[in-house]
Amino acid sequence: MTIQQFNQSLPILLYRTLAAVMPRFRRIFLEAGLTEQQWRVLRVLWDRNEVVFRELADLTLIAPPSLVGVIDRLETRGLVSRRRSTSDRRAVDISLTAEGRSIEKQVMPAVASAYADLKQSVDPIVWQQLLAGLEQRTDASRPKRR
Amino acid sequence: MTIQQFNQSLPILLYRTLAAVMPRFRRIFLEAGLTEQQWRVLRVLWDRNEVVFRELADLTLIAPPSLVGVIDRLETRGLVSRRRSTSDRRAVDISLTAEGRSIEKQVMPAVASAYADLKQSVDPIVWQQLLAGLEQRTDASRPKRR
DNA sequence: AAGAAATCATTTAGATATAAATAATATATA
DNA sequence: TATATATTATTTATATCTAAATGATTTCTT
Repeated sequence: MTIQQFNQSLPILLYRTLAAVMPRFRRIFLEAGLTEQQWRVLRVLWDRNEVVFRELADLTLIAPPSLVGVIDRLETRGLVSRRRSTSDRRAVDISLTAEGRSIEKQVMPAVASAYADLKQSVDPIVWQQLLAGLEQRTDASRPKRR
Repeated sequence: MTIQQFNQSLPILLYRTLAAVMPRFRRIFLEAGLTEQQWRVLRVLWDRNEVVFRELADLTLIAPPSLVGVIDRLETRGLVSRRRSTSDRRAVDISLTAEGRSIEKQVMPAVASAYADLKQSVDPIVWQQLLAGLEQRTDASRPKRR
């Protein structure tokens, strides 16, 4: 195996693509005082309003130990709130506060615009193949949850 | 924008693919007492033997501030060594020690086998399109270095 | 129903990521 | 040549990641 093969391995290509794509988004988040992970959490809550901790971890792809801290900081800033689930006393419901909701308008336009630019910079056919390939790859080997 | 769109956005798909693919590799690294980043550094050095710090950061996709720590730990374990460059006294050459080289035989077979399995689990055409799409995406928006 | 096994959020410990700054050195410019 | 600018590795501060463990609950088994 040579360096070329290493550079063209799937993991390295994935990391490289993220490194090429994410900085622009992170700058937008930063201007809103958000981290990338905080944004992912809010992004889900803007659509769902209230989500169980465990599901939030799955949807945001943030592992539970990390998500604890992310939620801590969002809660401290008054953007989300925790509440023990009534049906399952182990579970914790995470919900959006009014202030948390208000941020959407301040961030989403810039993010949507950046995403449109990104999409436009790639040949539509390649884009479709890329997304489809990633989805298939994901479905094939994602660890199932019981 | 709905949750579906979020789940099908390029960044989320990239993260999800990594989350699906990497755990198996990390288990292999862990058994060899290596982290993923330490492996990436060694992976490059096995092929190059000696690399300037800056280039190592580029090749491994590890940002300099993180790479400092990664090298620190590899150096402490006697797997690599630092040396000030003679031509540019700001630069630092990183090179492999005999012990660092000896690890290759203990790790590469398992990694190669895992990678072969991964490749085999995907339709070859999709695989090719995926890699090609990622490469194009990468080249298009990677920040250039002077 | 009682005990075993699983799940949930959390904590811990260590390593890494990100953004910003620094000192030392090198290069470019006037 | 003196000065401004750029680059290099590093440090700092804060946030996150990974792996392993925990106590509290719930579910499964018998």
